[in-house]
Amino acid sequence: MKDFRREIAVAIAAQEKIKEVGLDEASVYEILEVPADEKMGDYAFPCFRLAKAFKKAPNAIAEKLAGLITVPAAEKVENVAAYINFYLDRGEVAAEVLKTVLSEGDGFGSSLLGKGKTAIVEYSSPNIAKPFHIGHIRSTVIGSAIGNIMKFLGYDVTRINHLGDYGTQFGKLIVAYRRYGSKEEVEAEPIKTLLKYYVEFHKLAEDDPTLEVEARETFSKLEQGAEEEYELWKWFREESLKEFTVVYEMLGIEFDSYAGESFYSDKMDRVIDELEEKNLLQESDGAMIVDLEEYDLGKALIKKSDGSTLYITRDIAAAIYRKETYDFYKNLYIVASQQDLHFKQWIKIVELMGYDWAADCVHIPFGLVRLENGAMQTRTGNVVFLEDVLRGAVEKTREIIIEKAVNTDDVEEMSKTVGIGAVIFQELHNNRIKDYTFSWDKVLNFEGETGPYVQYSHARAASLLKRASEDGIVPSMEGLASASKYLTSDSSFALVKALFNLPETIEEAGLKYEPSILTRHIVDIAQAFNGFYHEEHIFALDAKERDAKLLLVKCAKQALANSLGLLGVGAPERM
RNA sequence: GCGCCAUUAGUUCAGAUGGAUAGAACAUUGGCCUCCGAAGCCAAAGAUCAGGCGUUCGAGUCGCCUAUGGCGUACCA
Repeated sequence: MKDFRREIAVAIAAQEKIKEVGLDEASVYEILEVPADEKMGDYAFPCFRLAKAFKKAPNAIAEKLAGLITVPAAEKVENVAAYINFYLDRGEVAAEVLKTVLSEGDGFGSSLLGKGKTAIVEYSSPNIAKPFHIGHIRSTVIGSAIGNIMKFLGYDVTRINHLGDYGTQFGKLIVAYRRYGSKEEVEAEPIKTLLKYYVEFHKLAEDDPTLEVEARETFSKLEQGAEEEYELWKWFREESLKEFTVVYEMLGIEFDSYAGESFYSDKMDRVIDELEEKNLLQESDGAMIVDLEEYDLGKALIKKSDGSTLYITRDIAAAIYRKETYDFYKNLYIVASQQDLHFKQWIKIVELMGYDWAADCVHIPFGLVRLENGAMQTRTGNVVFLEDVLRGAVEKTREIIIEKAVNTDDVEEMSKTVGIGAVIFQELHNNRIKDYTFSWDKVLNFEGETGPYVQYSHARAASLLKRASEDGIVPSMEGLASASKYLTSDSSFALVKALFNLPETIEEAGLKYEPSILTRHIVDIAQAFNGFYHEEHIFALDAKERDAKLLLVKCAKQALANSLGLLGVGAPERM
């Protein structure tokens, strides 16, 4: 897409006065901003910082310069107070957008930014043997979206589900299973049953502290490769994974690797040896630690006094393994903000080990999900299961479809697309760092800035195009420049600009690892589209005007479909 | 105690590298389906940007202090 901002920067930088002050094109480009109010134009050049160099008031400078600058793509250059405002030629921008979107199609918004670079995205990473609750949706959906966006930006993306499939908890499960477990029960409802064992274990352990000791010993055996323990562990893992797969399929989430914590069990000694070699390891109360006090990061526990390892050791081993296996450019971890310290600690340790790629390991934190009656706690039953939320949203959608008598031959499919899309969209709508309180009312609200709203806009665009094709109308791409003169009204131009801004928005969302930036822009596009739709009569009498508008509709549909796809939300043709 | 994060309309949130009258959505109120989909559109009302001090020509945005809430603070993950 043509860079109009660049064109303006070039024109400004060409001014003798600007050169004299030492401003080059690049810095002018940076100074240029988008006015808060679109009535002020499309780009603005504030003159405040020129005041000193010119020894004149900013207003006077702006007034003087505005008269001198001409930009080919701008139909108006105007001075208001200390600003020079540039108004782009609407027809030209429209032509540019139509041309780009129509020719790039499904690739519209993509780039080659990450070409040749590998990005690892670790997300979801649930604990085996515990149910997926609404809190788990965050890492899963945010991570998946970041993966999609990075891929679209040209990165070679590897998605890893770092399963929590190791640790003392498995010692507990094995102990519990041996005491009162049954094979049939586990096979029938793996997660529910394993959770029950886990809860019961904790109840019993309150009266009998030796159970905890037994559990730790059992895990220690597992870690050392005891066959019986290993078989049980493997079975628990497989059964749990089967159930997770159900949720992943509902969400349309995929992974390239399920190498969880256990995968690194045989790579731990090497880490510990290396830490020792590099004189980073110290003994403390019978345990092995790395002292990070001088970096205000406390002490990192590497090995427990009983000799078993902790997840920090596994994370270090995993990072080294990934560097060697994938030679990543970025190694991203979509993990709750609660683990800030943990990440700071191990990344610091990797740095101290002398690996300069430590800086490429990035923790991407997100806030936690609370329930209206307090924190979520699986053990006490104060929990909302993800699967229930997804099914609830699908059910609600089904009711709406029936109520509205939507014309469809597959109510089930449509309910899934819209219902699950609503949940995902809502999850990606806010800044990831914010904590939020789960509310049924909110996820089941399909009006306003929601997934269904955007999907509805997409379906509406689809239906316009369907009608056109049924009427035998094939809008031609020829004469775009002249056709685009029909796309200069306020509402048309607002839509054109929203589409124009999509590629850079995707890039920003990718560079900041913040899908919500894209989500919000999708809403902007949908709002602009709906405004355009209501303001303009698409099937105009004039064939050229009609065709130009239909092409814009097609572009809007394409942009919505592409960007919804990045979020992992479906774009239905009808709803 | 110490550290990290958050605090913007009744509610949930946006606010790009500091810049021109702080934006949406939900909820509320009032309009719009004998023209293309009302899961839509238009409009009204609603904000001392937690409080204070400071830096700056200019602060919701940067710095310091205070308050409130959350998270973390070695043998869980």
